[in-house]
Amino acid sequence: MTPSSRATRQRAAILEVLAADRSFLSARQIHASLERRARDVALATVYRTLKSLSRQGALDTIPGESESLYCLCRSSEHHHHLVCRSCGISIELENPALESWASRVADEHGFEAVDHTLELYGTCRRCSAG
Amino acid sequence: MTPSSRATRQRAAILEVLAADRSFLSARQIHASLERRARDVALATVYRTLKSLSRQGALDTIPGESESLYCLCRSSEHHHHLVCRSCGISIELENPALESWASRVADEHGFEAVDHTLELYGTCRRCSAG
DNA sequence: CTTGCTGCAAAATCTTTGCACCATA
DNA sequence: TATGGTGCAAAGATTTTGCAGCAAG
Repeated sequence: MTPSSRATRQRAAILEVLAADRSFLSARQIHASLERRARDVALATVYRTLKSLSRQGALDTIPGESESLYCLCRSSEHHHHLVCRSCGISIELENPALESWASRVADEHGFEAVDHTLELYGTCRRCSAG
Repeated sequence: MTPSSRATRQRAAILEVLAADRSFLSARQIHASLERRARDVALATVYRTLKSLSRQGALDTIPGESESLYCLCRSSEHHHHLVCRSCGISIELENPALESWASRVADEHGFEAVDHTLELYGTCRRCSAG
């Protein structure tokens, strides 16, 4: 079963990694980071915990090249990201104009229960330099 | 190797399906549609051809629940979609204000080579009704 | 003819799951 | 102590690839 709330060593370790490096990371990257910190957590547990945290709205998920990427966001409000393709670092963005545009367009076309995804992908200053 | 341009029966059949049903479809759905039309095309060929068409900019790709979804777009210009979660039908959208916002935000944060993804997902009138 | 595409089956990912055991509350 | 989480290994699902044969230019 997918974890839901219990405070375990594994969940704490995963949140520790996500909090330390507020970037979009894959399950494998998180798992590797846990190993480096000498935190033994099975990959399956990483997946289960990420799914649980994601369902609780505690973290944001975006699709990467092939894997999904997860990031612990500062804001719990609806927002978007400017993500570095190279290191995964992310900057949280808001765009109220987009929100109203989206609902207007949805209405115009008779769509219901519309939400949206918006992410910007590029290369951050640090990665451009190095 | 991934196909690039040669005019084969298989490529024509895949484009036929995509042109007939301008929705976001998965590789499996396309493969199933080909079977219904009595067009024998291997699933691997569907994948190879979709990848090739996608690279040529001939079709748009978005990530679905687990599979990727492909749609033959009318417009070859940069645009976004309002997609029905249920049937995959898509409406092409433009939003110039978003484009300028995106490049301004990218500049502000020193990001380079920034592009973006924006899709709206909801339920179309027809699917809401039935 | 030559090169590239296709089919098939096997492999490679990424992610999920069954089950026995362990840890939290 | 009861419930829920974890680890492990196996299964699933999607996508890719090697290779021999076929077809398009």
